[in-house]
Amino acid sequence: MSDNKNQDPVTSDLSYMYPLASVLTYRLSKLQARLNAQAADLLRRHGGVPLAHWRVLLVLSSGLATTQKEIVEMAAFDKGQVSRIVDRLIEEEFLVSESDIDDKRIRKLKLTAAGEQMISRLIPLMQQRQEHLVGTFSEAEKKQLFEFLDRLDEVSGKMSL
Amino acid sequence: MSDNKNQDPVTSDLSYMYPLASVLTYRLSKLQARLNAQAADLLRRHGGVPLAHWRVLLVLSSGLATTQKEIVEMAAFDKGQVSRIVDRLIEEEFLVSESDIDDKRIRKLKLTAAGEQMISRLIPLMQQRQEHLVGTFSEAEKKQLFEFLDRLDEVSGKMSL
DNA sequence: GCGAAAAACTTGACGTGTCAACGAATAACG
DNA sequence: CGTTATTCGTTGACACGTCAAGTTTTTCGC
Repeated sequence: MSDNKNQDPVTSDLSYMYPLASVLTYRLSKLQARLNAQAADLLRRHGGVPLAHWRVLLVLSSGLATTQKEIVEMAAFDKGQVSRIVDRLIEEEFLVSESDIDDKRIRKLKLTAAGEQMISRLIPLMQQRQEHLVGTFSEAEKKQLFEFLDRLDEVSGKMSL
Repeated sequence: MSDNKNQDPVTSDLSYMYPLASVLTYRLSKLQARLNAQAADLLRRHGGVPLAHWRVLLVLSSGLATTQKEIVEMAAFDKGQVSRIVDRLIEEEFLVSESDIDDKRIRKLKLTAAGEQMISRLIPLMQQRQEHLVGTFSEAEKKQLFEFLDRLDEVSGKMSL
């Protein structure tokens, strides 16, 4: 079972029982963990908020969402998590909420000045980071990479074991 | 922050600066979440253990690790997490441990019959899953995909914002 | 040997993510 | 209307993941 040609140090160990493919999830896990750690670290070092909080703030700041439901839809976050994060952000005064006049279930969310300020301070850094990440990829490669991700998304959707 | 040329766009312009779906880290996050959910679901439905527990068992079953330290090295898991997971797996009698004779710090870990059985029952399923995942990728594409991941790994390593 | 450093593991604290049950308010419909 | 269904949000429970400080045991240097 261990007739494996392409040995790279990270994946070779498990791959004898895990044919190549399954190393994919392992690789993705690790990569993602690293990227998240980088982002979280960047945010922390620049006096920011935790990563998940940042993501919520970002969606709000884009103006594409003003309620929790919209955040959940835009970013595919969990509504429970969003609820708790919004609570925290309000405590920390990056956000204010007021209940909608027409629908008392809804919390209308708005960035405070502090919130806006933090966003506009950090956005350039995060963009730089993004650039740095995909900077080594040509346009064609980027396209291909995203196409791969799309395909994996799709396949992972319809799996019925 | 004070004098910016384009100062209001924070609320309106971001959607174009940050098309969420095209941000690589966002895509990876979502993909990874889906893949993990699939795997966890598969394990649960077939009477298995949680995903992280599975990964620990798998490394042990490969014979490439017999101690926590080795698990941590092999799979790049967190040692704290491994410690707790091993505790649970012992409680659930998938593992037994005995302290090393020469070094009392070390827990030598061994799969029980139940542990082995669960592994061998689930491995085929997990392999099927992996096959399904990369099934639509040609060899060349797989190679390319992994090369992309390598590059991202590397770039994410040396980011100094 | 003995004390300091390091190794193997433990534990606490926190953040992230998911799921399901629940409450309150609104919408739908007979 | 008033009952029922749906929607928005909250909460509890749990799994996952990371970091840092703490324990015990071994190893190293003198």
